[in-house]
Amino acid sequence: MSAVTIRDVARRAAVSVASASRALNNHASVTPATRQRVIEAARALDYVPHLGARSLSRGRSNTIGVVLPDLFGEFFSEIIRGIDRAAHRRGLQLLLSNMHGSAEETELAIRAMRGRVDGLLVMSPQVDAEFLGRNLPKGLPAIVMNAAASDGTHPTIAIDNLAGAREAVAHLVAQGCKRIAHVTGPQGNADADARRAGFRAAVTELLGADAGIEIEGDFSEASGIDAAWQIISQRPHIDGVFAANDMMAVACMATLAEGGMRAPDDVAIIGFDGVPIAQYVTPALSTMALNLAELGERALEKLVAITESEDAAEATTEMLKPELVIRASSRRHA
Amino acid sequence: MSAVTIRDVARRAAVSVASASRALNNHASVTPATRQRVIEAARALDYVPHLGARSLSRGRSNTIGVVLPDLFGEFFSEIIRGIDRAAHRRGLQLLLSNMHGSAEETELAIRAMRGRVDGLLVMSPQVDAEFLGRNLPKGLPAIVMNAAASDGTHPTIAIDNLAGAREAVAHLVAQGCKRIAHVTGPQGNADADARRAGFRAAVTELLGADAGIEIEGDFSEASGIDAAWQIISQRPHIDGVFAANDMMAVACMATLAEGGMRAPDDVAIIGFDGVPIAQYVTPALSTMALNLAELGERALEKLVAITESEDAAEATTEMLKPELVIRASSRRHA
DNA sequence: GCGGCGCGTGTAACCGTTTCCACGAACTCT
DNA sequence: AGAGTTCGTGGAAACGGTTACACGCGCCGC
Repeated sequence: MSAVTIRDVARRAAVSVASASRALNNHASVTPATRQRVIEAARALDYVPHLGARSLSRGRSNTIGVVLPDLFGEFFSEIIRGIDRAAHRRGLQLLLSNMHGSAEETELAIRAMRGRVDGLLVMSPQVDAEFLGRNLPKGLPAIVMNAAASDGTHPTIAIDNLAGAREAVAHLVAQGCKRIAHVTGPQGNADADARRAGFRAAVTELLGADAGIEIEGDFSEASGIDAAWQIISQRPHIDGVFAANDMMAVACMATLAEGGMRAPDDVAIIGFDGVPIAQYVTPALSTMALNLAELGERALEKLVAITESEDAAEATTEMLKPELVIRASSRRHA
Repeated sequence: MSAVTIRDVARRAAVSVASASRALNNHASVTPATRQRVIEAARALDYVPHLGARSLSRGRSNTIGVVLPDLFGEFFSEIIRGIDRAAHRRGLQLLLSNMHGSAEETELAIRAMRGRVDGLLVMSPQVDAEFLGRNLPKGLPAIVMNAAASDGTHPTIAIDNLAGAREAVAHLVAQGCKRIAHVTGPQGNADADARRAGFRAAVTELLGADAGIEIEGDFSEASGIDAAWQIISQRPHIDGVFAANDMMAVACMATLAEGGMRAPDDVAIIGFDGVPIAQYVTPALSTMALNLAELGERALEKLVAITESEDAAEATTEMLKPELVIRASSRRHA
């Protein structure tokens, strides 16, 4: 067994546990000689401090909890990477939890964090902020990432889907598109809804309300294919497609080509998310790129900020703006 | 503030903390009446147990630590997903840590787990098992994933890179390739080295030693591009490429096409890893697919097994075999 | 030469749980 | 009816650290 405690170290160094603790944490006021003895004893016994005990007594764990809806694909790995980068910089550990879809699980996951973490990063496209307010152990600072809407009780950091969608449409219009289809994400998904709203607003403003049509999708490859066939059958012809994510855009573009509509000349196509694969399809896919690592990084920084200064806990909302990346799929030669 | 402890609950229910604890953990022998009172008190106060304290007292945290070399891309997100799936099934939490490359950091990461986790999953392509044996707090069960080699002190689960590489080469040869390039991973990385060794062995065996050339890469997109230009300039012409991972394969393939070498007719290409993006590039990329989620899942199961039965701690080695997935990039029409 | 101060150290309380053990009351069994 | 068992409960000791406080000591300044 392990079980070499600070008490063992203290005994071997012939000091009290208090002094041992002080020496190891290079606290003020321990004689160099004492410190030396303690450190040697610790090394000799191969002492590793028990961090659970430490955080109990210090009242702080140097760990932050991360609750994500799913752990699938690059979307989440990028976010985690960003969080980790910032956490590592500050010497924090990450306790990861996956609410497997259901709200019940989310509640469980959040409660399971109590007493293990100093703060929480929660991402919940399908759970509203009110729910969190009800379930967060009081006194646990939390940042809500990309929630449906802030209810003003928790700081939030989100993707500016609305602005992104508008920019995507504006780009298509600038390329000369007159009749634009939007392949939507699933209804009820916060990101999808915001992108749809942005699409509507931009089309109405730039081309007039009847220049845009919406085709229901659900972010999946399959729904991108379905959408393509619907687009092909539209009259008058569609000359621009804005898909709510890259996955659908890629599948849609491939299927449109099969049906004789080639990007970018017959139809200009743009996606959303900026997944790496977008640049390897032919033609390379234009997209509204999200810097998800940055999202994670900023979320963690914000969390640290509110844990450190009690006062700055107002529920501000920060927005991460997608960046327009123009590639071949929407670049008109004319 | 938070700070509603079990003591508060006990006071409100007019029982001792001992009884409160028993009631909440539905332990044996508490009167239904008492239990009821305690539970009501807990709900009224919105009590959430402090898991840090619990694990200190129970000597068990229901958490397992995961130490990974990097958190980049789908490779790791898949592993984490597998680990999470198994952990979730068993009601375990995940403490994630990233050794940012250096051995020093690895040591730190591992020590930082002491007293917070019941077991460790360590993946360390650049660190050998001996290192782990030295740094693991004693008594902490651990599984080594994909290490350079087992020193027999810790159970291991690894990818069968050697067999995978041989199969990839054999496939290229079967497609008629006579002169094959291997874009390698970084030297010193265990996976990369094993794949290189497999390449050499297979080429020598099937075509003769001088039919293969090696081009240094480092698993990155950029190095895939560099490799492509080198391949283009090779004389006699290369007609088969085995890249040590999919990322390089994809980038390499795209660049080769720019340089006039098209897959699969001019050059057959196969990657390694089986990342999802491989099937969406054009032409779709053949690959030696790894079921990384399964790797993670099995690693966790194995860890649980050894934590539960002290005796079964012999250092067995399990291998995960890559699966050949043939797609357009290496399928010769002839 | 004596009071006060600063410094290093030790004692003990504490963090929030769980759990061992003792204790009384209410049973059952002769 | 008295002795032996349950059975529910409470007190208190863990778990492994940190830290407030007290204490003894040598030093300084008057």
